[in-house]
Amino acid sequence: MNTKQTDDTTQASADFAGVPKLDDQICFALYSASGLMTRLYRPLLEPLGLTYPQYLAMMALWERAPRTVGGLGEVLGLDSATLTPLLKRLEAGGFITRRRDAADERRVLLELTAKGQSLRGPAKDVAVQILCQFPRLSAVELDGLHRILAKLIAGLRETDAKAPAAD
Amino acid sequence: MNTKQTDDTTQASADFAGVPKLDDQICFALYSASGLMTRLYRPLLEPLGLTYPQYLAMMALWERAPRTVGGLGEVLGLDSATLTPLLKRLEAGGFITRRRDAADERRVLLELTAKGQSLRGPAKDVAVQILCQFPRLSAVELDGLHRILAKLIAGLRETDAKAPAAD
DNA sequence: TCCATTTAAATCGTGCACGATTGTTTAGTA
DNA sequence: TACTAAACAATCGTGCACGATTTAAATGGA
Repeated sequence: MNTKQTDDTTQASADFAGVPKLDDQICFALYSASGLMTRLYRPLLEPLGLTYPQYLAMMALWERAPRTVGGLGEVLGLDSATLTPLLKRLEAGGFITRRRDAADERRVLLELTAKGQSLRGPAKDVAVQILCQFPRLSAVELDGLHRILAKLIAGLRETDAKAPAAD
Repeated sequence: MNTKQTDDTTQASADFAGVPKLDDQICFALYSASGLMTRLYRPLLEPLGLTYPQYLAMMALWERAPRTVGGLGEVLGLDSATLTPLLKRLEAGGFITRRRDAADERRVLLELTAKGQSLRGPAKDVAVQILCQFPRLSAVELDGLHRILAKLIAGLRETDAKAPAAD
């Protein structure tokens, strides 16, 4: 309760009052960067008929198929409540098929259609376009960013896995 | 069509075929990290009656008020279509007030209520809690992450500003 | 064999995000 | 002054995200 003994006398930086804002900045930076990235992809993915999350799902399937809804969710960090409607839209768009696994009727198997397969090429071009439009960060910076993000995500996943299943 | 002259000889890593996936990984990493951060905040913000985007809006108002909807949107990188309903919820929750600017009836001024002000303390504790649960990244890594993200965001904002207003 | 438990996906309700449009108000200009 | 253009917020429709719940199938004992 007495965590705020930095009673407003912290006028050192003039615009934040004793609050450890640095971490918030990082969280907000992640939030902002994520949103801006999605915005960067939007116009490139629109001609393909995909949103960014749909593009992620397709990438996962291009890497490996068939997959179950749960398996895909684990890779993307999303649950069935998010994925089921998204996958139905991909199915409606003719990119994938969804069918119950005969061996285990609880599972739903996701498969690429020919149309879904054919999007691999254009998707490569999208990646190239993104690279072109990418802000001028050096290879070292990009690498460092990627490395630290991986570490951060690993840590966050760990924390996340502990919280829900308290018991 | 012939943009893929990296003709599949990239079997170095065995599981990606000529696609420049590195950048995608970074985009996906940003997407994942952002989502995981939000999840980390959720249980801490819930007792306060705030979501993470609402918390961001409140932070902006704690730093400076009154603000217009547009002004807040510029800071957060969101438009009125997102903010208006969010702000109405904050108003319904008794955290802020919204009123037309008498000097310019187009603007809507956002002000903190006493209740909104009183949340500053608990919000500090949230920031502390986040820091505690934060994955074990060294201060150097956190700093590097923050610095590169800032650079990335600046670049993305620049690109973003150019795209919509073509012509 | 039967039944409780677990697992998998779907569903529901709420909230965020954004492109496009609409309705006002203000500013600019002939 | 009148009339167009710009600025600002709100609204609408679509899609993502998630907690909580529901339904159905598989599993593991007693």
